[in-house]
Amino acid sequence: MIDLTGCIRSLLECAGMRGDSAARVTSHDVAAEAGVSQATVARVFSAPDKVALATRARVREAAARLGYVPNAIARSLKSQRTDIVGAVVPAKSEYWQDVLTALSRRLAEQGKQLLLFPFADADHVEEALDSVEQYRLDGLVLASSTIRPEHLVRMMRRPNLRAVAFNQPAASGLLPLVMVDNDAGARDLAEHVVAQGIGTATFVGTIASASTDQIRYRGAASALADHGIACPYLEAGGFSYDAGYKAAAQIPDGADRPDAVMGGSDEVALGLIDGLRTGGLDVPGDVLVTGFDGLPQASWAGYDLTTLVQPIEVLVDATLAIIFDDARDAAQPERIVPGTLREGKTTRRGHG
Amino acid sequence: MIDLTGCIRSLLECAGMRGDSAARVTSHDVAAEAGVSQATVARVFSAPDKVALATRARVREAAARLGYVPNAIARSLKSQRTDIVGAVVPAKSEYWQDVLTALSRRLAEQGKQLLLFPFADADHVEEALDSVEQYRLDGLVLASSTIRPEHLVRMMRRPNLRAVAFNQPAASGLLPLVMVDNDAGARDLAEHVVAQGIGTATFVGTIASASTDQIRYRGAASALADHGIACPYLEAGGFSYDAGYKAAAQIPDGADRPDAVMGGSDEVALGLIDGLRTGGLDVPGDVLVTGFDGLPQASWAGYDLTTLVQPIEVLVDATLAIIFDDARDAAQPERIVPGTLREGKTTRRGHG
DNA sequence: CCGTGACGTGTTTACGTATTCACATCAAGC
DNA sequence: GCTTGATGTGAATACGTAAACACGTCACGG
Repeated sequence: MIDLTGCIRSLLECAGMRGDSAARVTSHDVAAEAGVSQATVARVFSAPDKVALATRARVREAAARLGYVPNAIARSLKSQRTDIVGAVVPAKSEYWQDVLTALSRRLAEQGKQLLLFPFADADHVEEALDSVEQYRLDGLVLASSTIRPEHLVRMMRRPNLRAVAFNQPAASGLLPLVMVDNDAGARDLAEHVVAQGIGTATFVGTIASASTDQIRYRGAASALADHGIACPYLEAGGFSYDAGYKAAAQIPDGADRPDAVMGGSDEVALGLIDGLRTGGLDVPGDVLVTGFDGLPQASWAGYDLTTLVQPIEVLVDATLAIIFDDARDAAQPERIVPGTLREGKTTRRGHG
Repeated sequence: MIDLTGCIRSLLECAGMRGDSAARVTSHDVAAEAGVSQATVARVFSAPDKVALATRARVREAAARLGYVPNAIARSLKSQRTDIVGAVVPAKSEYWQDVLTALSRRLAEQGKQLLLFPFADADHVEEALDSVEQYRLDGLVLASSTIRPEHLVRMMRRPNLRAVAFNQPAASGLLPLVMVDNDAGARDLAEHVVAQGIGTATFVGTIASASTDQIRYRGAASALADHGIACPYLEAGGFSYDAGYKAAAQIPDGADRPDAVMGGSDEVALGLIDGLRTGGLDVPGDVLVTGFDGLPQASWAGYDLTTLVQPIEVLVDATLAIIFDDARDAAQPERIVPGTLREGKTTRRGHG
C-alpha cells in the first residue's frame, strides 16, 4: 500500500509539472501548438465534422499534449446556453432528495448539470431566486408547494429560461406544470382502505396551506364520503417524520379511534406508524395507515407502508421534455401523471 | 381563488411586457439609461463604495426600471471565479444526501452555489470529472471512497481549483482530507457492545474495498480483540438497506449466532435489523446491532439504532474552510473530526 | 474552359463584465 | 497660486469561446 502511494506521488509530480505549465491553456495555445487558427480548435471541440480528419487529429494531439480543457464559462457566454438546469427545492426532505437524484442522473446522461438552490424556510425563496437570475440557466425546476405564486410569476418569461413547476398544483395556469395525479391517487388509497372494511378514518395532512395537501385531502375525503364515511382533517405541521410522530398523539384513542389514518405524505405516515406503536397501538391490527409518495423507506420491512408510488422517472422526463423540447408554441403544458398504488401490510387487516 | 389567479394574470402581463422588452438587459443598457458609463454600472454592483452616493442611486434606479440582473457567466469569465463549488458523489445514498444538504445550505449562506456531479457506478466517475474540469469551479468536494486514487491525482493541482476529499481515507497524502475519526468511532461502538456483556460478534461491512469500511472493521475488530472477542467479517456488497437486509440471512443462526452484529453503515444496519427480525429474531433481545453515520432514520422510533453520529456540520465547515481559506501554504491539511456515540435501544440488552 | 458548389480554414467580431489606466475635479497645504 | 493628493468617472482592454463571413482550393458538369 505504501508502494502504491509512492508510485502515485511520482505520477503526481509529473502531472504537477504539466499542470503548472498548463496553468491556463486556451484554445489559442492549442492553435499555436497545432499550427492552426483558434477557430479550428473551437470547431474540433464543438463541431468536429466540420474539420478535416488530419487536422482534427493534429489538434486533438496538441490539446492532449498541453492538457487543454474547453472553458464552459466562456462557451456559455458566447452561446447563451449554460447546459445547466437549476432546481429550487426545500433543503430538508426525503421526497425531494429522490427527485433530485433522478433529475441529476438524467441530466448527466445528456451532458448537462444540476445547480442546486435549496431553501430552508419559504421566506428564503426570494434569495434563492435572486441567485437563479444571475446564472443564465437553461431551465429551472420549481419544486415545493410552499413557493408562493408571486415567486412563480417572477420566473415567467425570463428570456432563455424555461421554468417548470414540479408537483405544485398552485402553479396551474402560471407555469408549465408536471405532477402526479394527487386527486386520483388519494381516491385510490381511500377506496383501498374502504375495501378493507373500515368504518371511520382520519386524514393527517402535512401543511394545510400546501396545495398538494389540499388536493390529497379533498380526494380522499370525497371518496370516503361516497361510502358514507366522514374524514376529519388533522395537520401535522410539516413534511417530516417528526411531525407525523407527534401528530400520532393527537389522534383520538378509545371509542373515537379511527379505523384508518391516512398520511399526507410517506414521511408523515412513517412517523405516524411509530407514534401510534409507541402509544401502544398495533399497526395494522388496531389502525390501518396509508402514505403518499412511495419513498424507498416506505418499502422497508419494518414498515411496509401502503402508499401511492410516484413515478419519479416519468415526472422527471416530462419536466426535462418541457425544458428542452423546442415546442415552445405549446403554451403552458400540464402533464398530470398517474401514480401506482402499492399495497403494503399497513393496510392488511386481520393479519393475526 | 379564481380571483387570485386573475389578479396574478394581470400582474403577469405587466411583468411580461417588461420582461420581453428587457429581454437581455446588460450593464451597457443601464449605463445609457442612467447617463453614465458601463464601468460605473459595474462598480455599483461589485464595489459600490467606489462610486458617489448620488450616482449610485441613479444607477440603481435605472437598473430597477430596466430589470437589470448582473450576468454571473460574464462575471466569472472576467474574474476567474465562479462562486460555485462542485461535489462528486454517488447518485444513491442516504448519507450523501445529508452531506449535500448541509453543504449547499452553508454555501448558500455565503452566496455561493453547489453544482452536482453524481455518478451511478464507480466506472462513471471519469465522465463526471470530465465535466468538472470544464466548469472552472472554485472548489470541489470529492466524496465516496469508491473514487479511485488515479481519479484523485487528476484533480490535484488544477489551477484555481481546491479539491478536498471528504470521508475518504484513501486520499491521505494526495489531497486535503476531511473525515470523521472512523477508527476511534468503530472502537467506541465495539467498547459499547462489549460493555453490554456480549461474548461473540460479527461485522457486516458495506464494500470490502472501500477504505472507510476497512478502517471501521479494523478498529472494531481490534477493540474486540482486546477483550478476547473474535470478529469475523461479512460483506454486504453495498451501502444500502437492501444489501443489509440480504446480508442478515448470511449471519449464522443457532449456536453460532453472534451476540452482536456491527453494521458498516447505518443503511446496512437498518437493513440488518429488519432482515434479522424477518428471520424471527428479536433485536436487541437476541442480537445487538450497531450502525455507523448517524442518519436521521437511525433515530426513528421503529429502530432507535445505536450508532456513531458524524458531525456533518463540522465536517462541511472544515471542508469549506480548506477550499476558501487562503492559507494555501498549509499543504495537505488533514482534519479528522471525532464522532459521537449515540446509544439507542438496539444495544439495550435485557430490555424485557 | 469556365462556372458552380462543396469543403476546409482563417479572420474577425461579439458575448457581458471587471479592471487598469488616464483624466478631471476639487480641497487642502506650503 | 501652484503642487499634492484624494476622489469620482470614462475609455479601453481582456477574459476564452462560437459563429458569421470571406477566402481559397478542388472536383465536377456543361
